Amino acid sequence: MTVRRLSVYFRCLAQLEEDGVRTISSQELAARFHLNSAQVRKDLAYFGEFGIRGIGYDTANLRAEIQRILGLDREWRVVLVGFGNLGSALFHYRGFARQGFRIAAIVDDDPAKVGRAVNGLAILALAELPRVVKSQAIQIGVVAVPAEAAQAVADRLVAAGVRAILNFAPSRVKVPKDVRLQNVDLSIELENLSFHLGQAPR
Amino acid sequence: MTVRRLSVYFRCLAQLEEDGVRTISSQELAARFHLNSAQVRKDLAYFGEFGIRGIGYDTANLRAEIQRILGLDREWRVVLVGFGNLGSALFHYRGFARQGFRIAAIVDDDPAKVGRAVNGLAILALAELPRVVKSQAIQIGVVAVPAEAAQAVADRLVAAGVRAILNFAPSRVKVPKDVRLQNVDLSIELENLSFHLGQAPR
DNA sequence: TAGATTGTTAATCGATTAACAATC
DNA sequence: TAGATTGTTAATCGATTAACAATC
Repeated sequence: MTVRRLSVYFRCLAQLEEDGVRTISSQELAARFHLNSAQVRKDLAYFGEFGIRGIGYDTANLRAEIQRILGLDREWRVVLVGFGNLGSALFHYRGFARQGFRIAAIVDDDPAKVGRAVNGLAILALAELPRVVKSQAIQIGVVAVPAEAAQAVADRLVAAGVRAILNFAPSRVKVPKDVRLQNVDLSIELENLSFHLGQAPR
Repeated sequence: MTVRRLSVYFRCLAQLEEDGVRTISSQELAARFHLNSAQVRKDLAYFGEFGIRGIGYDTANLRAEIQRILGLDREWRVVLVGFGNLGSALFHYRGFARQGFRIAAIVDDDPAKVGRAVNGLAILALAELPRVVKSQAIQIGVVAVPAEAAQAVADRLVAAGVRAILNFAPSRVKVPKDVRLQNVDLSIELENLSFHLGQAPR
C-alpha cells in the first residue's frame, strides 16, 4: 500500500519538477490526492529523512530518492513470453521502457512466429528460454499467454532462473516463494466495475 | 477490498461447482486463500444469509448469489475507444466476454482504421460516439488511447452519456463523480515489482 | 440429542490521523 | 526571534480475528 502511494508521489514530483517548483510541503503534496499530510510525512520518513523542517521537501531531491527506492533508477531486463495480441501490445507499450523495463528477448511457441523479428528483436522458440535468460542476464519474465498455458510457462521461467514473474494471463499461477509474483488481473478490475455499476441507482 | 475477495470466492466456487463439490464451509473456503474463516463469513453475511448452520454453504447457490452481487449475471455494453495494439488486444481478450462485457462498438480517430471491420464489427469515427452510445445503449467506455489523448476521450465519453469509464491509458483522468472510473494502471504494478525486486538480497 | 457450522458481538490489531517537540 | 514545517509519539479509527449463542 505504501508502495502504491510512493508511485503516486513520484509521478506528482516529476511533474512539479518539470513545472519548475523547487520545494513542496507535505501539506501541499497531500492536498493533491485527498490524503493526510501526516500520512505523506510518515510514508517518506519510513525510508529516511528527506525533508527540511520549516521548508518542506526539495522537489528534485525527493523525486530522485523515491525513484531510487522504487528501483526506477536502474534497468530491469525482461523476457516476454507470448507474442499474441496481448504480448504485442505490451511490447509496444511505451510505459515499459519508461520505467526501466527493457524487453531483451521474446519467446513464443508458435513456429509461425519464431524467427520473425520485431523492431530488430528476434522471436525465439520456447525451448531457448534457459539459454536466453542466462545469456541476456534476464531478471523478469512477463507471461502473456492464454490462461491454460500460464502455469507451464511460469514453471519454465522459474526453472530458467528469473527472479520475478509478471502474469497477465487471466489465471493464478504458483511460484516458489523466492520468486516474486505480480498478477495483473483484469478480471478483478472488471468485477469491481460491474459491482459498483450494479449498486448505482439506475 | 471486499469486492476483491468476492471475486476470488466467485472463481473458487465456480471451480468447486465444476468439480462436483455440493457444499463448502467458511473454514474450507478460507483455507484456500490463507484467509480467516470469520472474514469469509462476514464478507458473505454482509450481503445476506447464504449459509446453513451446521452444514456450510451450498456451492452452486453461493456461486449464483455472488455472481448476482458482482453484476456478472447481466450484460454490460461497452464501447472500445482506440484500436491500436492495446485496443486490439482488449478486443480479442476473451475475459471481457466471459464476464459479460460485450464490446458493442469500436471507435478510433485514425481515418485509415475507420471503416475497417473486425469480427464483423465496424470501426467508427470518434465523431460517431454520441450517436452510437445512444443507439447501442452503451454503459461503459474503455479508453485504450495514448496517455496524452486519454482526458479528451474521457470527456467525450462522459458527454456521450456513458455511466462508467475503464481507463487503460497510463495517465489519470478526471470525470464527474456520478461517472464511475476504474484505472488499470500498469505503471503502478511495474513500480511494485521493481520496488520488491530492489529490496530482495541479490 | 450431539456435532458442526453459521451469523454476529466483542476483542485485537494495524493503519490512519492529530498533536507537538524539534529545528530550519 | 517568529513562522513554518518536519519527524514522531499518542489517539483514533476501521478492519480483521476470536469467541460464542443460535440453529441446522
